[in-house]
Amino acid sequence: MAHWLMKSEPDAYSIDELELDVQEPWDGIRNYQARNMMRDKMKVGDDVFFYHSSCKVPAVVGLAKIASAAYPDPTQFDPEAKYYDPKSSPDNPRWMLVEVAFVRKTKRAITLKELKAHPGLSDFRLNMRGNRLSIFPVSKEHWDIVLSLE
DNA sequence: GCCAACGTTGGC
DNA sequence: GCCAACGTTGGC
Repeated sequence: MAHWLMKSEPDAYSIDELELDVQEPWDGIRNYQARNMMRDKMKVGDDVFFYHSSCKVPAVVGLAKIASAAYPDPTQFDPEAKYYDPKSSPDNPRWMLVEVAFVRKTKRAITLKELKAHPGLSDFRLNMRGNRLSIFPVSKEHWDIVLSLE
């Protein structure tokens, strides 16, 4: 069972919205590395940290699970959609998504500041310079450390 | 709002 | 295939 971190801007989609929706297609990913991980590596039942990015207090705010295999992101075919990709077509889709299910909120927000301060997380991807990938794997070791801060 | 990091695009 | 220009991400 693998572990992941998925970023979302809370203004766009927050952990509270996922709690209400229960399960949601993670659409709008337009990065090949992130797509490949969703398509090739993610399995139903994998654990996910839900992370709020580009906001006042960047932090891990909840837990989720991968709830579907990867399938084509329908927003790429919709000319009205923000994530429309005219170079993609249904017979040859370029972008994939997985569905994500709410598990629980963390007891409190585990802030980026705290994560950066933890000696055991010096090589945690979130703490690395120029980390822009919105989805990445988390080792079991890092997973447990982050949760221990809860 | 600034800026560093990094991905993508397109001309050559 | 190189690389400059440009766009986006995301912390601060």
